[in-house]
Amino acid sequence: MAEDAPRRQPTLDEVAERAGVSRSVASRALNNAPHVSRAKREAVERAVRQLGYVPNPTARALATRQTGAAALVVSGEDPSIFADPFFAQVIVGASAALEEADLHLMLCLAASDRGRKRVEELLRSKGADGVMLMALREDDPLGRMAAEAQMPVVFGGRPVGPAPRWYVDVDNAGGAREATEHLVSRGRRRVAAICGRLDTEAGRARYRGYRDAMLGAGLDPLPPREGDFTEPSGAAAMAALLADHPDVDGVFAANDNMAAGALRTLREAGRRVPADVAVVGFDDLTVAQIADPPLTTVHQPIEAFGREMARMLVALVNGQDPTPLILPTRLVIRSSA
Amino acid sequence: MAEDAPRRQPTLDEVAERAGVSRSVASRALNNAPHVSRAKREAVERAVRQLGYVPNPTARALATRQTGAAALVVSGEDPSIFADPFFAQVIVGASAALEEADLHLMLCLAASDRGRKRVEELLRSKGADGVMLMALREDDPLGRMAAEAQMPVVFGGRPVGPAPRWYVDVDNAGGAREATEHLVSRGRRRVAAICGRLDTEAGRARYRGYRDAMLGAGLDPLPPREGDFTEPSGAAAMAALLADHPDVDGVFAANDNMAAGALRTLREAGRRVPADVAVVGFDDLTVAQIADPPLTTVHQPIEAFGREMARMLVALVNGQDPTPLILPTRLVIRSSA
DNA sequence: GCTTCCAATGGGAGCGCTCCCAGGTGCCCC
DNA sequence: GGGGCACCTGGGAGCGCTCCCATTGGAAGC
Repeated sequence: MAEDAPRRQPTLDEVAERAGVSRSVASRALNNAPHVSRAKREAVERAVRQLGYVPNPTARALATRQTGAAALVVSGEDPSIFADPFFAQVIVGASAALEEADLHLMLCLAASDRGRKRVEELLRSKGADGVMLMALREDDPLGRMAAEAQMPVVFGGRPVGPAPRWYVDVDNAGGAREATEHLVSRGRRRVAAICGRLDTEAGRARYRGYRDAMLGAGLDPLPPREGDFTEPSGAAAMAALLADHPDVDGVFAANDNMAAGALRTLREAGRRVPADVAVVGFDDLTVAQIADPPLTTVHQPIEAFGREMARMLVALVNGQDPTPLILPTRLVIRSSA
Repeated sequence: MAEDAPRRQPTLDEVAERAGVSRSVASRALNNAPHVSRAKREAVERAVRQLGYVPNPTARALATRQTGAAALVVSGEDPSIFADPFFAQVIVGASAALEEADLHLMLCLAASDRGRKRVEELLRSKGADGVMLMALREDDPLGRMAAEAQMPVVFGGRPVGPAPRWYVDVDNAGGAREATEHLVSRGRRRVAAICGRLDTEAGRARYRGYRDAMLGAGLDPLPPREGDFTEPSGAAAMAALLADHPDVDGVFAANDNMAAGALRTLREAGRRVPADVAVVGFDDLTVAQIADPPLTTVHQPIEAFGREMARMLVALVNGQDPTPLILPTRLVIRSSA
C-alpha cells in the first residue's frame, strides 16, 4: 500500500521504459508531435500518469535554447519608483498575456548597481527569451545594453531620444493636450503644469502636450515645474507654484500622485478646488477616485499597456515583426476640474 | 578593425581552448573555486574578456540542479487583487533580498485556473529553487500543492488553519487590538469593524483583534462587516453600517483602502471625521497619507515583510532551518482618529 | 508482384555546464 | 634521498531533454 516516496523525479527515459517505447517516441508523444501511433501515445500517457512524471524545464530549455521566461525590467534610480501602483497594473496585463503564451514572468528591479549588473548579465547570457523595458531615463545604460542584446526587446514607453524598433506607448502628449484644453475650455487662463521627471520621455511629452495646448489657445505656457511623480513632489511643486504665481487658476499635473499632492497643498493653503483652482491629473489610478475632490484625469489603459507589451514580445519571440503601438488616452471628468 | 559579429555565444570550451587550459580549470576559475594556479586563472580571465564570454545559466542550472530563481506566487480569485500597492512593496523588499543571494524573481499571479495550473507545474517540476506563497484563501488548493512540493516553501502571511512550517507574518491581531483600543481610549463606545475577507487569515485575525479589544474594554463588539480589501467595498460596508447603526462613533477598517472608502461614505453622509466618527485603517500605504483627513492607521513593515520572506527562503535553499517570523505593527496617529 | 512512398521508430549526438577522480608535479621533512 | 602530501590538472561522465537521421514495415500504385 505505502508507496515508496521516489527520491528523484522520474525522467523521460523512465517513462519511455515503462511505456515500452524509445525516448524519442516518448518525447514526441509528450509534445504531441506527429509520427506517434495511437497505441504508443496512450502507453506514454499512462506511464506519465503512473510515474507522476513532469518534464524538467531546465533540460528542455537547454536543448531547445529557449528559457520559457520573459523578463520585465523596471529601471529607475530608486527602487521605490516601483511602489507606484501603475506598475502593478502593467504586471497584471503582462502576466495575463504571457500566461497565454506559456511564458513565465521574471521581474527585475534595476534600481541598484547590482540590479543593473544582473540585468546586463541576463541580457548577455540570454537568461530569458525576451525582455520588456520600462521607466528608462535619459542616457539610461539599460538602453545601450538592450540594443546590444541578441534578444527581443520591447520598450514600455519610448525612451528619450530616437524611438526604438519595438515599443508600446501611450499618447502622452495628446492626453496632456486634451487635459489642458479642458482646463482652458472651462475658462482657466493661468494654467500651470506640474511635470514629471523631465529625464523621461513621458515627462517631456506630457509637458509638450500642455505647452501645445496653451499656445494653441493663445495663452502663455508657464515653464515646467518638475516633480518626480510622487505625491510629496506634487505638493512641493504646488507650493512653489502658489508662491510664484498666486493667481494660478488651473493646474495640469503629469500624474495622479502629484495631482493628489497639489490638492493637499491647495487645501492647506485654503484654495478651493475647483472653484479657485482647477486640477487635472494623469493615469486614472485608484487615487484619482479617492482624492477629495475626485480627480478629473487622463485615463490611460494601463493593463492593456502591459498586455500589449507582452504580446508584442511574444510575437517577436515567435519570429514575427510586430509594429509599434501607441495606445489612446481619454479624459475622465470628475469634480476637480 | 571590424570585428566579426559572432553568431553564437562563446562556450566554456572555447574559453578554455583560448586560455590554453582544460574546461575543468576554466570552470573552476570562473566559479573561483580552489585548485587553480594564479597564471591559469588570469589566462582564463583574459580569455573571458576577449571572447566576451558569459556563462549559460540554463546549462549551469541543469548541471547543478539549481534554477537560480525563486518564485513569488500571489493567489486570489481575481488578478486585480494584485493591484493593491501592498504587493508592490512586498516585491521591492523581496527583490532586494533575492538580489543579495543572486536569485532571480519569478512572479506568478495565480488567479486564473490556467495560472494555478502553471504554478502547480512549477512546483512539481522544480522550476524554481523555492517559492513564496501569498494571499492564500481558505482551502486554497495552492496550500496542498505546496505541501506536496519537494521544494522550499515560505508562506507570506499564515494561511487559514494550522500554521505551516515556515512563514513570515505580521501581528495582525495585535495591530487590530491596538487600533481598537486607541478608538476606545478616545472615548468611542459604538465602534464597528469593517473586515477584510474572512476566508483569509489576515481578515480573521484583524477581526479577532478588534473583538478582543472591545471585550477587554467591556464593550459589545459588532458582528463582522465583511469587505474585500478594496475601496468600494469599504464604502459599501460603511453605508450599510450607517443604516444599521446610525449611532456608530468609531470604525476600525481592516485596511487603508477600505478605510478610504469609509471616509468617502461618511463625507457623503455629512458625518465629520473624526468629530462624529473616528476611523482607523491598517497598512499605512500612501493612501493613508493622501486621504482626507489623513488616516490614523496600523503601520506594518511591508518591505521588511517581503525582505524577510525572501531571506527565509534563501536560508531554506541553503539547507538551513530558519524559524518563522512575526513582524510587529505600530499605530500611526494622524487626524482621522 | 514489385517498386514507391511515407508514417512510425529508436539510436545517438548534442545543448553547455559541473564535478568526481585519477594522474602528475613540486616541495617539505625525516 | 625517498616517501608522503599537498596542490594542480584534464579527462570524462553525467544533468534530462530535443531532434536529426537511418531504418523498418506496411499500404498504395502500376
